[in-house]
Amino acid sequence: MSAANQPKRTKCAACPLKKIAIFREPAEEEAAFIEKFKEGELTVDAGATILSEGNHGQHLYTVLSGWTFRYKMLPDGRRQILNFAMPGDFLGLQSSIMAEMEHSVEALTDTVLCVFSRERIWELYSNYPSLAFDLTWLSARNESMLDESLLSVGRRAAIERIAHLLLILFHKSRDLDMVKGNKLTLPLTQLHLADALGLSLVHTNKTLNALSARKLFKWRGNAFEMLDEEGLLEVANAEAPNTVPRPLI
Amino acid sequence: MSAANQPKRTKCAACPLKKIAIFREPAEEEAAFIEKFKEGELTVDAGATILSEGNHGQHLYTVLSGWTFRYKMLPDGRRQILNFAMPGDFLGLQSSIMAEMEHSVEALTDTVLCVFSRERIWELYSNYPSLAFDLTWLSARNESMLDESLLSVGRRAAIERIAHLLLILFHKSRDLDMVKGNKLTLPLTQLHLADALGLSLVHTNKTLNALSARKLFKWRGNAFEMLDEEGLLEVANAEAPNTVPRPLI
DNA sequence: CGGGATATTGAGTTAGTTCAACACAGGTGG
DNA sequence: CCACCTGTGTTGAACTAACTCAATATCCCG
Repeated sequence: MSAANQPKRTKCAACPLKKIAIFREPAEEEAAFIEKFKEGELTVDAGATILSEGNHGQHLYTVLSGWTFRYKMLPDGRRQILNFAMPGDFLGLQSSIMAEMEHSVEALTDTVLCVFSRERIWELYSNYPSLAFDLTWLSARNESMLDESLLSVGRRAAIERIAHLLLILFHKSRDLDMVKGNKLTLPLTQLHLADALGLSLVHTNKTLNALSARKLFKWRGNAFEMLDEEGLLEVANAEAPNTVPRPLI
Repeated sequence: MSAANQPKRTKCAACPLKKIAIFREPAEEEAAFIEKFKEGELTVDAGATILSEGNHGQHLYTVLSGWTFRYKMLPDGRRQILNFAMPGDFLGLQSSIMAEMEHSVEALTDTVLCVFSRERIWELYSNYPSLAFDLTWLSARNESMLDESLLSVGRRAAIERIAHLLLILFHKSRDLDMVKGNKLTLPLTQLHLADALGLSLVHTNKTLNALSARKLFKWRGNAFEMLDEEGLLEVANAEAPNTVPRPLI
């Protein structure tokens, strides 16, 4: 990791994530606790490893800005990306709650993380039940996203998987207010897509180009533009474009 | 669902799960709350649907005895089994915490569930932080199992996936004290395996037989016997049987 | 004994893989 | 400013793991 600990900067009261609709406004007392709970900020460069498998993480993180991803590897090097974490997502909850990390986390872009004290998590549970509830809620939501990925990787064809993942990333970005006029910065490589979807790089490339050819989106470098969200959704759900309602029996 | 609500039977103080090493003994006060929190028991027949996607579950369940599985389906009928839930596992936490269920749950065997009040979950968070913590812990543990499945389905070959899943089921059963002398009742069909692993039924059958032929386990009907746990682990991790350490460069 | 669910087997097909070039862009050092 | 290098994207060809289809066998239950 090429980054160093730095003095705390952003006051929680001025957290930029507050502006976003999907986050609830904490009560005053809660906010004060969060402020105390927060130990500082960590800035990491794109490509850096934030957490790694087997480590006993000493900290709990929250993404303040930037993109990261969680992944697991097999001994021979095959990699599976578990999900992409964006601002507001937790990292390392597992190592705080359980014994040790069972996956690694890497930064996709330069990223700023809020660092929280692992020991104090108990204090949170004892004194701030609403925050504790939020933690469980986040955890349940994560689970739900994993369910969705598992369905995709297990049962969707390559073209459906890609369409589906692009939609998820698009929606997530939109919720975070990162989409301007259907355009968005997607700091992913085709290899990342492939590893998230359980596909080979080559086939991901070909399938991606097949989708592009249908004018569902444009994606050059980091610049992604959604052209036909409806159409992409149809591909994701394997619906034929103009399906005649099938006979009832 | 072919079952009906029934008067509460098992006292939490006499919960059969207590005997098992992996469960912690709750404090007296906690136990009393759990007892109040529990609304009753629900008995369902094998094959019955316990929860279904889209429902606003009114309850939260815990498996007291029996096997169940969570799954999702695509519009055209493809099914992905997300995981198998066994005694001690929670069901429907998602619908209590979030708005509605995003997956379904079906009983694999006749199953007894403890039914908990969804409304009281807030009371739990407010007054029993240690129990709230346990809930988050369980949720994090689930997530970790899903990570593992995603890795398997996304990156392991069919034979590795099967070996890996059988090992997981074996270990989980052993932890629950359901294995006697390497033998265990596995109430699964090959179709369940296939749907859990993202494979076709036919290929699952062939691969399973290939594994059997290596004398790693015996599996006829519901009766599973582990013959060579080490060997199965090697297959799961794609290690060649007698690998010569590879040259350092 | 009959019927439904499950398991097995063979044969042909295909979606996705691997291998191997090659193209292109940005970034660095001389 | 050029030459080079590395990471990323693209393409074609050959291959194969896994799929589908279809038939048959086996088991269990009433």
